Amino acid sequence: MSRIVRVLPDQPAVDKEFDYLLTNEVAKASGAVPICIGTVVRVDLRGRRVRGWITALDVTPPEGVSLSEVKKVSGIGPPAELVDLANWASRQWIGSRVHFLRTATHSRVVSSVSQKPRQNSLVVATSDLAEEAFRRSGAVVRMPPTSDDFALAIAAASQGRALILVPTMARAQHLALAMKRAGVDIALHPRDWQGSAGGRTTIGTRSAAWAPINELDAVLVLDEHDQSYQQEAAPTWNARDIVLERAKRDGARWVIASPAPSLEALTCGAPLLTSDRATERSGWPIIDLIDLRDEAPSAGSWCSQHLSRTLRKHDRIVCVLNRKGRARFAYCDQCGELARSEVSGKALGLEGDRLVHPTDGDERPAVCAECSSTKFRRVKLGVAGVAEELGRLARRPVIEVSSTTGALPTEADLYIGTEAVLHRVESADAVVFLDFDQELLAPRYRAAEEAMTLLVQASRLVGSRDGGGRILVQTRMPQHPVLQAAINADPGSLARTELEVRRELRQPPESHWAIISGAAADEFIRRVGHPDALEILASSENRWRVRCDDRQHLVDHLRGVDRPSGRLRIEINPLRA
DNA sequence: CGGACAAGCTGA
DNA sequence: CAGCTTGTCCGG
Repeated sequence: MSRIVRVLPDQPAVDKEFDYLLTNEVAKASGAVPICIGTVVRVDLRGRRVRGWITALDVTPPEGVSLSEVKKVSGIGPPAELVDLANWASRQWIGSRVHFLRTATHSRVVSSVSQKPRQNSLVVATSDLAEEAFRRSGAVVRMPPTSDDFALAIAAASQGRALILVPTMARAQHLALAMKRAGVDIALHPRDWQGSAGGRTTIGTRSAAWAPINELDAVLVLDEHDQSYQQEAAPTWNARDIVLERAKRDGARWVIASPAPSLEALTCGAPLLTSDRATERSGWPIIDLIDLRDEAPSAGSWCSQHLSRTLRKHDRIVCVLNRKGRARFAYCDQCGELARSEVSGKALGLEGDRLVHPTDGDERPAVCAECSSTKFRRVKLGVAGVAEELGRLARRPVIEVSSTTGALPTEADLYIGTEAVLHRVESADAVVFLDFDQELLAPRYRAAEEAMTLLVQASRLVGSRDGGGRILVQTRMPQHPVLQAAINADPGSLARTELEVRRELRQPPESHWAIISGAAADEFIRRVGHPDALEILASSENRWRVRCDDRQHLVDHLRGVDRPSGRLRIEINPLRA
């Protein structure tokens, strides 16, 4: 006796199901692996042996096709519920189901799952806010940056089968350890995929939104504002949206927590819970705004008086400047002439006493072509240039930190880097943003939220105001809502003004965007036509923006369009657009 | 994706 | 018109 199963091959470009014959022999040879929806198999597809997932059992194949046999039952795959969730996600983000099923499948073959849900022996240490949050069916919780997430995690675990998301693997490991010590049986995703399948409380990052847990009781997303929850490349799915859908389907309680919840979270319809003003305020550090417009220009455009004093006063200081390398432009200090190559006419940068082009190899001594002066100024400094001058001013060594820098020297205490430095250094007496306007004015619709995120990260390095935590922000726009919200420890005020702006400019989440790009984009847009509710804007060569106030309408319409051949990328509400 | 097959191009 | 390239189609 054999059965006919429907299989989705693991080929994103195919994204189509085919029927195969599953013989008794092959099914038996799988051992403990049950034949069910989600089971991983190997099949032949046009002469190639590929992996695939069973998506339906005992189907009636279309007339006139000769079935090939399933060649092997490889292992346990995502539960049927997640196969269905992958269908949902592929509609929501117009992506292939394969993409989501890959995320929902363990990287190694899984041949058995032990179903022994161990009893949690909780050492209950939970706060009022955490308990209150999980009394609701769903809630957004705003807690200041230096507050502890542990109580929330414990509250989630005490609901039963819980799924807890954090932005980074390091935090997942840290939280898992703490919870194990408190007596909670934890599965760290994806390493302990089987543990999740066995019903343990699961902690992981974005991909853990697809952890194989059936019948969830609780979902918790920590630091929901973090951008790492959203996939950058298409399909631009967001782990928050995936787990909220899971909670809805399973009837689980859910909590989204963050010091500065995203506008998406704040507008999802759930109640917002916050601590009282005094408590929230005490969980933020002191933030000093330094108005660069008040500084004498001769003092050097990037270093304020206040900063010079800080460099002397504090021990451990982290400086953030979001520009890499050295600035490319230099101008004559005497006559203001821009340094340019005599050969190509391109702008040259200043490297010591020579003017060089970063890539052409063009180089000459730093002598002005107009007035023969040898004194040049950089137009804007990058990390490398500032590090040099910072060291001179502070009279101590400066460590340049990037995401690729190896182990940090422990004896040093003055760091500079792009925002990556905030991830690499664990604590500091002060964090200095040398040019915060760069963040505030970044040409991205989420620039304000992202700037707020940097202040949250910095707050964690320096600690609360009671402990003397301090952040210095050099800016020319101290009235900016981000900075006002931060100094008042009131992220809600930023959310209100931001939401107004998004509504005005019809940006997400008030309206919804699909960015269509790739060689086939023009043809795709031609096929979209001119439906009423969709607004179509050409953005650049082979790049279009389709806008609609109703997200479901947008994705449903675009999914109905016959996809032309050729490269095509569809991004729904991407982070940068 | 990647093989199959068809339609187009080139050179003797 | 063989031999090759380029493009489109489709998989059970």
